[in-house]
Amino acid sequence: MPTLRDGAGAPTLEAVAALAGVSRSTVSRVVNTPSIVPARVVEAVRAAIDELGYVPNQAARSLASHRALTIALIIPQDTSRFFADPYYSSVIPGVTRFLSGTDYTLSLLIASEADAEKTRRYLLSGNIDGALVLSHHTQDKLYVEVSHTLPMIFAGRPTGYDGDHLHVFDIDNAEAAALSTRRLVDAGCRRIACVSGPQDINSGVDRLAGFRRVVAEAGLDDDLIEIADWSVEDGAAATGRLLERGVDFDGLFAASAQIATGALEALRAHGLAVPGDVAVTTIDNDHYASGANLTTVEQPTVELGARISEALVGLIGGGDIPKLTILPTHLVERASV
Amino acid sequence: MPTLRDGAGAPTLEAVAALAGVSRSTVSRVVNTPSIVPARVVEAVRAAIDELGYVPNQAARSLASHRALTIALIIPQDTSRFFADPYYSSVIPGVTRFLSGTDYTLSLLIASEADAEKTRRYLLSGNIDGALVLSHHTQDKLYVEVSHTLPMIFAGRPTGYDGDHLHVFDIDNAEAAALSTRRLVDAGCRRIACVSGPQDINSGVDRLAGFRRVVAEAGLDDDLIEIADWSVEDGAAATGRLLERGVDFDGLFAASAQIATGALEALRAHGLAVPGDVAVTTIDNDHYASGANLTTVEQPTVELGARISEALVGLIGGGDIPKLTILPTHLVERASV
DNA sequence: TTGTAAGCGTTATCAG
DNA sequence: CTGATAACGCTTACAA
Repeated sequence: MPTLRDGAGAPTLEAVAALAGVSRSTVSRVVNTPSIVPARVVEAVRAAIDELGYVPNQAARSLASHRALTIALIIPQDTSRFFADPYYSSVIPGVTRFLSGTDYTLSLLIASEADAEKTRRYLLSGNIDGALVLSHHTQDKLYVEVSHTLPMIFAGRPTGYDGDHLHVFDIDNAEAAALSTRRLVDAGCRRIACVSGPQDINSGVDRLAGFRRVVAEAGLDDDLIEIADWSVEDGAAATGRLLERGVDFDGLFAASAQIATGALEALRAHGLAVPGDVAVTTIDNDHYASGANLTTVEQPTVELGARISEALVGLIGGGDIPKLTILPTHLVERASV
Repeated sequence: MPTLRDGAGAPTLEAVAALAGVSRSTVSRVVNTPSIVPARVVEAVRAAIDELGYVPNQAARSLASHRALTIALIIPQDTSRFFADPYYSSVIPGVTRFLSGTDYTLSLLIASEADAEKTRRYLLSGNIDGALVLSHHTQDKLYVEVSHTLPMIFAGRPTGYDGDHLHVFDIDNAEAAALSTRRLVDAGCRRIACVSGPQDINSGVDRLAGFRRVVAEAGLDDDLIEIADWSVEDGAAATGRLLERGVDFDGLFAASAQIATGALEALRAHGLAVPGDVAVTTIDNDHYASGANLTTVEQPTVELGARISEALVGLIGGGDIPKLTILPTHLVERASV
């Protein structure tokens, strides 16, 4: 069942060669490495290409050259959440921005948790030259395994992985949390609570550790901790649990801006003023943070997208890429402290 | 410059054939149409496939079969906006959900406005079997042109296009606006203003027309109209201009939920209560609408994503797809009226 | 600098 | 039902 456009019979390299009066090899050279062909020939061939509207067949190219000129961005099953999350919707533009300056195309791979084998097959089908994995806990094992045979870059250290053969880009989550928490200590908070992220994912664990470290260093208690998934709703719920304990606290570190947004709702619903009664800091400088006017720690998401794609293209080209790259974060002052 | 995994030398169909003691043709049949091969043979071949970890090379397949098993979703240059917009982040999951039940893969094509030729080449490179175009005004001409040679489905009628050879899925924008506006009339509003969407895109034009029609039918004036792009910010600004005119109005139709959200801000900043002083209705049932508790018109975005991808796959398969499909909309009552 | 020819890994046609 | 064998459209040594 041929694709419709075959009806027209797309012009081939052969046709161009005939029209230009050269061999197919020459046309191929003009297309791929014009610099090694005399200018007049390049011109003639290009004229023929334009006249015929010739477009190289990518399948044939891949087959012959072993390069697909495509990289995959692996995204989790639950795409609705994925696209709505500011983190991803900020990393992806970074990726596409970098790629637009290259010959590479981005392919979105929806990883069906139900069918890991389908994902694996796609990754190894030669359809793509490499893959970008944005941290999400499911199936990380599969990717770690595939990374032995396919160039891959991980944004965020895969859950449960502590080897060193992977190429990982990440922020220092513990340090980001420390930065955020320290802001509360510096503001004079003496009783600091925390709504942490999930503990089955590295960023969640590390941020909590960073919080604990700073609180301990300041000689304060760290018993006011609740866990939430990263969402606004759960952030509000977790903060509600914190409030139910009946312990007064004057500072709150929320592990993400969405959690913080939920926390603000809960605090205010409880009649507490921010920052008057409770100072709040968090991590992520996205529209949640700016919308709620939160003092936060910014991670360079767009740059991350650009860096990981650049690294992947480098890796595919046989370049030497550091195993671990830590991107810088910095505090952004707003009005929640 | 070969892809790294070539080092390992991925197992080929040939290798499987040898191991299973059959010909390559038979292996191919087992992979593609197992039903026409005796069960015992299928088993033997599958065993060999598993043993070798064989994965068919997609480039070779495409080349021989003229099918890429990939469809493209064309998205505009400005990806940051794209991913943040609830419309797209809702349509895409619909697309991926449908595709996950098929053998097709989704490829995100970032259309660089700067280089339409690059886009065109990609579309015609044989890399993809068809394309989905989500309405956005730029470059629509290119797509209309390409649609002569490549199966394409348009979500939203392309700007400036009024022929009938395209396959278009859309809602009845005029009717949606009419529905929304009529709710205001029914609520007893006697002076209804409108913050319309851009007039260089069909949905913007049609929604404004729908508004005008209902207002006229009700015998009311339609002189209180301002134009905004679809954003919250511009919605607020346009509403500000409306207020500056000094004319009292008791109803406001905003052409999108984002515009409506901005309108609410402006109205409240002006000391007006919604719905007390001004009743507001809009279109889009996304998180803006629910967040601001807006009475609105819902369009089935997720279903749209599923329907257009289903249609495209059908079209690629030579199926007969209606030229125009209108999806239903309905009013969702909340507290802004 | 250019052309020849041998693949690249499948699918598809056609006998057997 | 199965197996040769010829494409598919391009890249790439290797020659010339």
